[in-house]
Amino acid sequence: MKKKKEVTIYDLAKELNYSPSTISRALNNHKSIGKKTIKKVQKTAEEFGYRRNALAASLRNNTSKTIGIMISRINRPFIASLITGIEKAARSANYNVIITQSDDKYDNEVNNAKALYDARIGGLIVSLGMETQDTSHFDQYIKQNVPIVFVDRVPENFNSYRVIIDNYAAGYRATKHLIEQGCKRIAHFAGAQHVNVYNLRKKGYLDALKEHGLEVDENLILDMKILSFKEGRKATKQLLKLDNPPDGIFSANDTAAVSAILYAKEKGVKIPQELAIIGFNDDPISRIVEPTLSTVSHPAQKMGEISTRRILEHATRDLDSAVSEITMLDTEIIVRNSSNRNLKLS
Amino acid sequence: MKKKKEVTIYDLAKELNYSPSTISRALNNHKSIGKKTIKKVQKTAEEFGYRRNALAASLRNNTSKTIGIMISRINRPFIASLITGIEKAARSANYNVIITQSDDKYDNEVNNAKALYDARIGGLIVSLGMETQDTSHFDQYIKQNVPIVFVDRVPENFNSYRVIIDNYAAGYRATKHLIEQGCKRIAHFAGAQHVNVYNLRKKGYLDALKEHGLEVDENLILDMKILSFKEGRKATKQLLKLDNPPDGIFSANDTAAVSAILYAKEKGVKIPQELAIIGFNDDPISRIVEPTLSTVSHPAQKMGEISTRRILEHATRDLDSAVSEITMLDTEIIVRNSSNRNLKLS
DNA sequence: ATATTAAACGCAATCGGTTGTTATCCCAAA
DNA sequence: TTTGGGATAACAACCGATTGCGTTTAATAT
Repeated sequence: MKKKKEVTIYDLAKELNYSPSTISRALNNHKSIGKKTIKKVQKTAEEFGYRRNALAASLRNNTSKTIGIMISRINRPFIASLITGIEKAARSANYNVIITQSDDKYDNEVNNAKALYDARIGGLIVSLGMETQDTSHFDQYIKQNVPIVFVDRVPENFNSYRVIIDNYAAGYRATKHLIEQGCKRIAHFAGAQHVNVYNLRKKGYLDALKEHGLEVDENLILDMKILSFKEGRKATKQLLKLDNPPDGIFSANDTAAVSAILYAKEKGVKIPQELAIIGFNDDPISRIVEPTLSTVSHPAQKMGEISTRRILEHATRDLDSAVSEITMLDTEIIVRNSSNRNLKLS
Repeated sequence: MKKKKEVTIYDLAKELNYSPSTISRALNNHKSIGKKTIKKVQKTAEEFGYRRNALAASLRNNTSKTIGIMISRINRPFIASLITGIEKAARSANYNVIITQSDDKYDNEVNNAKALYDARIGGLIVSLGMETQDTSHFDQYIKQNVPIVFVDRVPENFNSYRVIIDNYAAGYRATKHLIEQGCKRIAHFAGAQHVNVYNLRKKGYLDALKEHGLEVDENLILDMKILSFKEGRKATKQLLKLDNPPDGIFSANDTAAVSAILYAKEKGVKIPQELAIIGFNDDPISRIVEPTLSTVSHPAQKMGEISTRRILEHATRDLDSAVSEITMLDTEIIVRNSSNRNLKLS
């Protein structure tokens, strides 16, 4: 149970006959330290295998080189990519990353916000949970000037950084794509409408219909609380039972879109000839389901990188966290077999 | 840029006319502090909104209530569940979790081990990357008595906690299941053989064949470095080209199994009648592919919980980290359509 | 009433960097 | 020769909780 002691700046100070403060500044390339001194100190530090004790620094500065992440669930392809992007950018700046999951429960989100705050994180990246309407649990961060970046699912009325995709345009273009394939009655699997991303996708869908002279049929618009496999099946069933069923579906996520494909196939509906389908997210499954699913792809990893960059910048620039800056990224329509009616059958 | 000061034990001490040490002990329910004092202190702490500064405590103790996780990639269903299990157990014990990904690169793994060590994590949970053969980057943890739990992909010769599944039995039973379905020539998609889980699954496969009097044909055993979609296709192609193709495949993961299903279907091979397939992991995709994929399910989340528990226990028991304790969990064969020849066709 | 002892709490050092302020030294300008 | 100033580096306080050891008080034993 003996612990080998770590090398500290005091050890280096003794070795080199400098004071600890000089060592500290030298290691941080402080301008008030001579060039040769800096070189000498850093060389010795290397030789001694010195490792900066981040805890001590964090305690003193009351902030740490750690980025907190709050997401609903880790096991979604989009989130996984997002995290990968964050992690890469963070690690290359010598930041750590703490991930918390809310499981889309508001209470968990509040608790996680507290826990991360207590960990003195240097910045927070958040994709809101489904239940979240009130965002006051983030107020303390603003007070302490800890930067917050909201990603994807962002709040309406909170002053902070935002990194989002153009959901309206994506919804519009996805719908337009179906129209171009000849669809006349296009259904929409809409997510919870208080969540901005779903709300905007629906708006894009509606405007695309209108601008192309297609009737908006409320029976074809299904507001679903959860865009799950189960709900997707239910919704598809409901649609196919209509006297006048749709000939296209734009689903606000891939999971529900896939369930639509599977259910329609079970019922002998030809895809895409009788029913063209497009999803959202470009989950891996969209390449595996048959027919392969057309979809809209997020630049998820890039969003993670950008979010991290915002936080790092904030730290350097010494800004006030009241800044509000929106970064909007483009999406891409990926046409696969589930919506491509011009395809030669193989 | 003004920062509101946090309440510290010094504030409480002043308020209650106690010394900081008494406050500290009272908050930690130390036995040498009077009952009423403890109550009084904790009540005031509550009122004042006191929040323990974990950094200060960590600095003093040279260890933090943080669990480090090292995995290859977050975007795998098994890993995601594992993490969820870890996170839940950790959070309920007031621990934080730091996740690092190696992307199956050895160098990344070494760096992550260093970074987590610098963060003074209180325990480490590791699922080894594919490349990892040498494990000396974990030695420093042992020296400092920081508990390490290896999960799933564990090293052979490293003294520590292990939480694993019975890969041998799983491989045996999966193969036996195919035999029971009438398969005579069963192929195996084997993963990299220096990784224990793949090695054991293969052993189980081999023994099942032998014990049921089936010939082992080396042409049917494909050692694949990566059990990816692409490699799976390639392997299936190779198998179907044989003069004497297999009538069953046991794949060491679901990804490759799914690719086999898709490729075989393309080639008009009837599943499961002409080719029965079983995978490994029970990834969500196994329910979606058609026919649905039989597979072996891990208790992933439970493994995460148990791993965390090992670390927490270690902290309480004040054990030496030289302890080696193996927890082996059972798996479950899940029979779906890809291998069920007794199924009535719908 | 005195000695013994356990319970309850305080003192002060400690963990390892960071930083405002002060001190020293050297060189150039007056 | 003296003074001003820039360049370097040292001093010491500080971040907030923890803990070994010592002291006080009160209760129990003799």
